[in-house]
Amino acid sequence: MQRSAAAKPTIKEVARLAKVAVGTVSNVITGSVPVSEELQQRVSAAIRKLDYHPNHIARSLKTSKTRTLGIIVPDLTISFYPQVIRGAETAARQRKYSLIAVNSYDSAERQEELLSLLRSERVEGILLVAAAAPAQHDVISRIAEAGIPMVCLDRVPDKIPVDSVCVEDAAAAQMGVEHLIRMGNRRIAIITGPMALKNERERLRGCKQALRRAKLKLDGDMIWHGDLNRDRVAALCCERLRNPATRPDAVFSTNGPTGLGVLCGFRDCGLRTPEDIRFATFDELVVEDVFLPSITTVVQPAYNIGFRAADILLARIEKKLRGKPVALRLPATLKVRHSSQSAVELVVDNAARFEPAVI
Amino acid sequence: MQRSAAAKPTIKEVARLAKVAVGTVSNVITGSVPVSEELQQRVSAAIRKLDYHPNHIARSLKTSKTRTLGIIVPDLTISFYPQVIRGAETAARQRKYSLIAVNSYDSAERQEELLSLLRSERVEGILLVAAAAPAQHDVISRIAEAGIPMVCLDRVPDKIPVDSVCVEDAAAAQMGVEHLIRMGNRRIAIITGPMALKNERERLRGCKQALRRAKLKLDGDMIWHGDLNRDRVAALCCERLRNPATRPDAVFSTNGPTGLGVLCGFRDCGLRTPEDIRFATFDELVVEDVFLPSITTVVQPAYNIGFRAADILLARIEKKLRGKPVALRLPATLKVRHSSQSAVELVVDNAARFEPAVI
DNA sequence: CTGTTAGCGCCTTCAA
DNA sequence: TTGAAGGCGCTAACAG
Repeated sequence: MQRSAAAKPTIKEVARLAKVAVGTVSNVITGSVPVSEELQQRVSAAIRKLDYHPNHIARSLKTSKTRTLGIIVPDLTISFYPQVIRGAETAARQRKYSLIAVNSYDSAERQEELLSLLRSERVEGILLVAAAAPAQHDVISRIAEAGIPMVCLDRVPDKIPVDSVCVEDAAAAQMGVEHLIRMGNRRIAIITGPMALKNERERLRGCKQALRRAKLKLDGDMIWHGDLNRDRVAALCCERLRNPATRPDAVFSTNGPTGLGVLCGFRDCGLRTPEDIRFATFDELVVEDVFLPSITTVVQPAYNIGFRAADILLARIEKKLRGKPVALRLPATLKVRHSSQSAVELVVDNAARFEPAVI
Repeated sequence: MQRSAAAKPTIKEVARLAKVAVGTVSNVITGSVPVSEELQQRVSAAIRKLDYHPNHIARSLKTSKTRTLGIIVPDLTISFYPQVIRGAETAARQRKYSLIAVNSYDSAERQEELLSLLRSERVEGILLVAAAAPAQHDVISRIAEAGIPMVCLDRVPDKIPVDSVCVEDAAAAQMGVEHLIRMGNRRIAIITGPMALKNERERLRGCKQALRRAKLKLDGDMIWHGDLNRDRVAALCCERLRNPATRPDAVFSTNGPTGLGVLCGFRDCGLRTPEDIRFATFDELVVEDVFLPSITTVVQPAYNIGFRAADILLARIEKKLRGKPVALRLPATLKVRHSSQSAVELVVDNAARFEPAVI
């Protein structure tokens, strides 16, 4: 065991120990060329004895294949993304690819570095959740020009011909707002994330559609443009909610981080939901230090978004899919919980407190 | 632009375009050997024009350095781990290393595959959160024998001489239980995760210590051995909590996933916390479909665990740290919220509902 | 079926 | 300061 210590054994040493040629060892490992039972045994034994691990670096250099996919997400600590990654990883593993995940922290600069890194690592395809920052058209299209397959997910850039997978933003948001309307709310405020993101614009469109259909008037004062920062969103809400006379019946948030900010805002100005104000949001929330009644949410199929995106990417890589960009849109689900219900129900119905109806 | 399309440009093409030797291009890129201003310009221009990205594969093969670290965690969707990863990634980036993260899903088999994969990828060091499965001594010690630096975090294996970073398990758990005692609870049930994990055993030890100090009797019936599966834990709780005569005043859970199971258990048997039963848990929770009062938790310094672990790993890699394994233990923090308070306070004090005291 | 050999793209001597 | 050449470990093609 001592000899195998520091210096990693190479295929040559395995060959020497097994008393075969390096080619044979390679054949055993890759399985691409049949090898006699006898030699296979000898080779396997040598591999085990030396604790040999084939050098993927060298293999990749030779084959110019890395069997690796890259995924760039804004922030791993936003609970939506780990699920996406899990989906993508599963799809990749099924085809014996591995996945390397990195965070852009929504910085365009960092995103560019990461893209460059992934290209240097020679990943065979890239899954990208674009950073919420402007000016990425050329960065993205350069990837395509370099012949590296890419699929954009969740946040799909505008006007760039690229494969994409995301939720049906408009329909999902519409569903959320329609639910609030159905619960009897009339003055509904919409709070969005950065309008630079196309999906935020789509979601807002869906919200407006719901209001229009219900013949509620589209009051400009009831559309609040927030961002993804909890504290800023909380402050914004506080300010808008201060005056009881103009206060909305309900608030709908078009994404999770913003939604969390809204809840903080409610807390900060002493409003309870659903008693004082109803609430629903896009995305499940991670809540670690906010007191919460259960929150009605529009749930994205996060795992599937990741899985399907990786699936498309792999199909491109393996040339099983050719031609025009595909734009896959997956439906969302509405989980009705307490924040959107009337207060009376909540107080009376203790069972429902724990087992809210789900549509 | 067309020529740079499919086939990735190599250093040779850059050299040709810049009319210099390949060595010069390499010198410009690595910066290890000074190059005249004039040639630097020409080279940079060529790199930009060709959209050239140095091939890390080839570089690694040549230098036998990958500047890459690997981290194996049980499950990225457990909110504790993304924070750990973030910490580790930050430390790595500071030294210009990159980090590749993979999930073992607590399977010993998968963990072994991943370890093998990382070795094949020639990562220069490994951060390991050991899978909650037995028989890994040899797997782990083989890494050390191969001369690959490794740091175990969070779940530190028993009796293996390896660098490790985790929270002060016993002290942290003790703090949690002492808090419950201070809040006036006398019959306190402890529910643990798999006892195969050393940190679970340590936490249990801390809990017992707290009970002993308070001269509360250590009732075997009040120590429940659960696991990390929400449904099984919920079922276990339901069973133990059914009989009001033997029901504890409070429950302390030694980890997050188990804690979430306990909350489901409360829900399933119609118990409210803190009104009917007090509760506190190790770890912040991700709660997506459970109604929740805010939960008192023992918070681990997740980011720092990752950061410090990577720091130690890098020091080993760069030989700045030698000798015996270091065992770093970081203190936890107690976040007092509602689940551990008396019901009276909760109802009366509406402000505290939103801004609980924090010790 | 087995053994031999030529590079994959890059970095690092070393000589000029 | 610059250029030329060798080889990192592996696989794929080919010859035996």
